[in-house]
Amino acid sequence: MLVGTRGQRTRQRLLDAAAEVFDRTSYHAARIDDVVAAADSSHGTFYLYFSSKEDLFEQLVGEVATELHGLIDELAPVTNSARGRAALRAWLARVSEVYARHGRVIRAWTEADLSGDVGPGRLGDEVLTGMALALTRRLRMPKRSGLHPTIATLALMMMVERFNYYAATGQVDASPDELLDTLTDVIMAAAFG
Amino acid sequence: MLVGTRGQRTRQRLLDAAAEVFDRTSYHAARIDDVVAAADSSHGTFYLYFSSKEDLFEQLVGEVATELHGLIDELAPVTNSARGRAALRAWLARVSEVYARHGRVIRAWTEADLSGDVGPGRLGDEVLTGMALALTRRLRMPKRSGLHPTIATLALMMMVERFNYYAATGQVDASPDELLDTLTDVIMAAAFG
Amino acid sequence: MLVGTRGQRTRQRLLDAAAEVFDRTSYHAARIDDVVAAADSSHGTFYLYFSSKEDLFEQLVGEVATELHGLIDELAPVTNSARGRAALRAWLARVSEVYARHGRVIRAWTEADLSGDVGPGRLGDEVLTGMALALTRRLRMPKRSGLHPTIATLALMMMVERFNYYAATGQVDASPDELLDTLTDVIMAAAFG
Amino acid sequence: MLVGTRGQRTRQRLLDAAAEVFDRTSYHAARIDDVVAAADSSHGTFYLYFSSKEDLFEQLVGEVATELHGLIDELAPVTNSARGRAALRAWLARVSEVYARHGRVIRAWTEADLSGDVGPGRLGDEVLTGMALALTRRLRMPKRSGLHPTIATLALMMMVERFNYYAATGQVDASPDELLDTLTDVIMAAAFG
DNA sequence: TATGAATGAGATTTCATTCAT
DNA sequence: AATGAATGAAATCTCATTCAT
Repeated sequence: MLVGTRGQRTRQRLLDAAAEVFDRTSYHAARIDDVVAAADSSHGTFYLYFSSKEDLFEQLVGEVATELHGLIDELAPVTNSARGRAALRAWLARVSEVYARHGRVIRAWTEADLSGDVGPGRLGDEVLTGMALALTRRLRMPKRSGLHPTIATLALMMMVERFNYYAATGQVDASPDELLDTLTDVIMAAAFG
Repeated sequence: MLVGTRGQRTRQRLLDAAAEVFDRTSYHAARIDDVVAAADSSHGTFYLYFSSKEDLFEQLVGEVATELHGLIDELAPVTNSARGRAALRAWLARVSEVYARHGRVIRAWTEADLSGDVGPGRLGDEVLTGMALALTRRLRMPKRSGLHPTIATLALMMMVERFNYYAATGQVDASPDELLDTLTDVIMAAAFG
Repeated sequence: MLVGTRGQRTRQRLLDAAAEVFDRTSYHAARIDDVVAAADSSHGTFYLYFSSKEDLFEQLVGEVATELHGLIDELAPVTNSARGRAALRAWLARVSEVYARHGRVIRAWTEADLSGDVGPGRLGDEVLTGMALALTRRLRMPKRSGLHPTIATLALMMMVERFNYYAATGQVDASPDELLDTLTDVIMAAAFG
Repeated sequence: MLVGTRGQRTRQRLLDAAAEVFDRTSYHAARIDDVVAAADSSHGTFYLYFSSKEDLFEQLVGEVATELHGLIDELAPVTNSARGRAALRAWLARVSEVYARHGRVIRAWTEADLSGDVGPGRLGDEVLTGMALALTRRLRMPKRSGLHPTIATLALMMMVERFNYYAATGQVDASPDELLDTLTDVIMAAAFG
C-alpha cells in the first residue's frame, strides 16, 4: 500500500531498497548505485532525500532504534510464577518480532563502522543498556540468588540480542517457539533457580 | 624481543600495525596506507608479505581463531558442585583472556564483511558453535530442567561471547572478576537452578 | 511598486534574486537552486522565463551594458579649465553611479567566464574601449604632452573602471567625493600637467 | 631542463599543465581530468601532490603572489627627473614582466571565485595595496599637487594592474614599449604635472 | 502561469595494487 | 629486502535541465 505524497513514496522506496542492499552485502560494500538501481531511481533523486550515504544509514537505523527503544517500558513485572513467565515470554516475543522485521537493518547496523561520535551509536550502548535496565527493574530476583543484578541482566540481554540476531539472519537452527522458550527458560532459571 | 630474520620481523611489524589500525577504525575504514604508515614501512613491502588486504586480515584472524578453537576441548565436566563451578569459571577465564589479548582483532573480525565464502568465516559459525557444543557435552544438566540442551548452551555461549567482546572493547563497566563471577553464576543457575 | 503582468513580475523577481546571488557568490558558484530559492519561485518557473543559466546572465548584464554604452556619447569636451574639469567630473560621477547601482552585476560580469563568443562579451572589449574612445575624442590634450592619446586614455579608463569596481564592492576606503576628485585630478593632471 | 626528484618533476608537470588549462578555459571550467591529461598523468597521481582542485589553484597562485609581493620593496625613489622617470619605468617593466610570464595564472586568479576567506585572497587586497603603498612612499609628489596621496597611487596601481592584465592576455593592441612609456608618462604627469 | 520531483551526465575524490628503481 | 611514485577503476556527490501535474 503506497501512502503519502510522491516524494514521500520515493523516499520510502529508497529506504526499502537500501535495507535490501545493506542486507545483501554490507554497509561498506553497498554502493549508492546499487540502492538507486534497486529503487528504480537515480543518483540525483537519492541526494534529494539523503545528504549522504551515511545520512541514509542513520535514517534507516533511526527507525529501528526508536522501535527498540519503545520496548524498554513495556516489560511487565516478572515474578517467579506462571504469570511472570508469561509476561517475560511475551516481551521477548515482541523483541524477536522487531528483529524478525528489521533483521537486515540491524545486521548492517551491527557491522557498520559507527565508532565515531556521529550517528545512532552502537546497538549495545543505548538500546541494549536500556533494555537491560528494564529487565533489572522488572525481574524480581530473590536476594539470596547471589547474582549481581545489573551485570547479570546486562549479560542476559546480550544473550537475547545476539540470539535474536543470529535467528533473524537465519544462522540458528531452531523454531521461533523453541527460541522463545529457551530464552525465557534461561532467564527464569538464572533469576529464580 | 625481536626474533626471526629481517623479513619475518617486517612481516610481524605489519601484522601488529594492522591490528592497531583495525582497532582504531574498522576493517573497511582501514587503508593499506594507514597500516604501512603505522608500521613505518611502504606499500611495496606490504605486498611482499601479503597478497592483498584480505589476505592480511585472514592471517591476522587465523591466529586468534586457532587459539579460540583450541579452547573447545579444554572444558572439564561441569557438575552442580563447587568443583564443577570452579572448572567452568576457569574455562571462562581462559576465554576472557583470549578476548582481552586479541580483542581488537576479534572486534574487526566481528565487524568485517566476511559473509562471502572466503576467509575464516563468521565468529558464530564455527568457533562459537564449537564452544557451545563443548558446553553441551560438559554441562551435566539434570533432565528435569526442561531446557533444550543444545539451544540453551548456544544461547549461553552467545552471552559469553558478547559480554567478553564488550568488556574487551571497554564498553562494560565491571571488573574482570565481577564479569567472570556473573557469567559463571548465570550459567550455573540456568543449568542447575 | 509592482508593475506589469504577473509573469513580468515573476521574471523581475528572478532577475533581482539572480543579481543578489551572483553578488553573494559568483557566476559559476551560483546555482539555479539558489536563485529560485531567493526569488521564492521554482525551477520550472525559472525555465519559463530563461532558456538557461547563461541566458539569465546575459539578460542581467544586457541592461547594464546598455546603460554603460549610453554613457559613451555623453562626455562633453574637456579642456584645461574649470569648466572642463567640471564636465569630466560630472561624467565620472555618472559612471560611478552606474557602478554603484549595478556593482553586483558588473562584479559577476567581470568574473564570469565569458571568453566564448556567446554572451555580451568582456567588459573591456566593447564598453571599456568605447568609453576610452570617448575620452580620447573629448580630452583636448596638448600636442606637447608626449602621451600616446589612445593608449593613455585606455589606461585611464582602466583605472576608472577598476577603481569604481573596487569602490562599488566596498574594497576601497574612500568617500564617493574623494574617489571622484581623485580620478578627476589624476586624469586632468595626466592630460594637462 | 628537468630538475628535482621524480616526484618534484611530476608535481611541476601538473602545475604547468594546470596553468595551461586554466588559461585555455577558466578556473571553474577546468576539470581535473583536463589537467592530468595535459600533464600525461592520472587522477591518483594528482591527489598525491594536491589535496583538491582548490589546493592546486592556491599553490599556483601562491608562486605568483610571492613574486609580485617581492616587487613591493624594489621601487627606488621617484623624483621629477630623468633619473626618477627611469627608476619608475624600470620598476613597471619588472611588474610587466611578471604579468607576461604569469599572465595566464593571474587571469585565472582574477576570474576565480576567491571571495571566501580561504585561499590567497583577491589580487587587489594585499598585493595591489602593497604596491600602491610602495608608490606612495617612493613617489615624491609636490605638496601643491592637490592629489590625495594614498588614494591617487592606489588608483594608479589599479591602472597598472589592469593594463598589464589586458596586455598579458593579448587584449590590448600596443607594443611592450608603448605600454611602459604610456604608464610611466601618465604616472609622472599625474604626480608632477 | 506555476510547481517541484526526477533525471543523468559529469565532476571530484579514494584507495588497493603495481612496478621501476 | 625495500621503496614510494604512479595508476585507474570505481566510488560519492553536484547541478542544470526536463516534465508530469
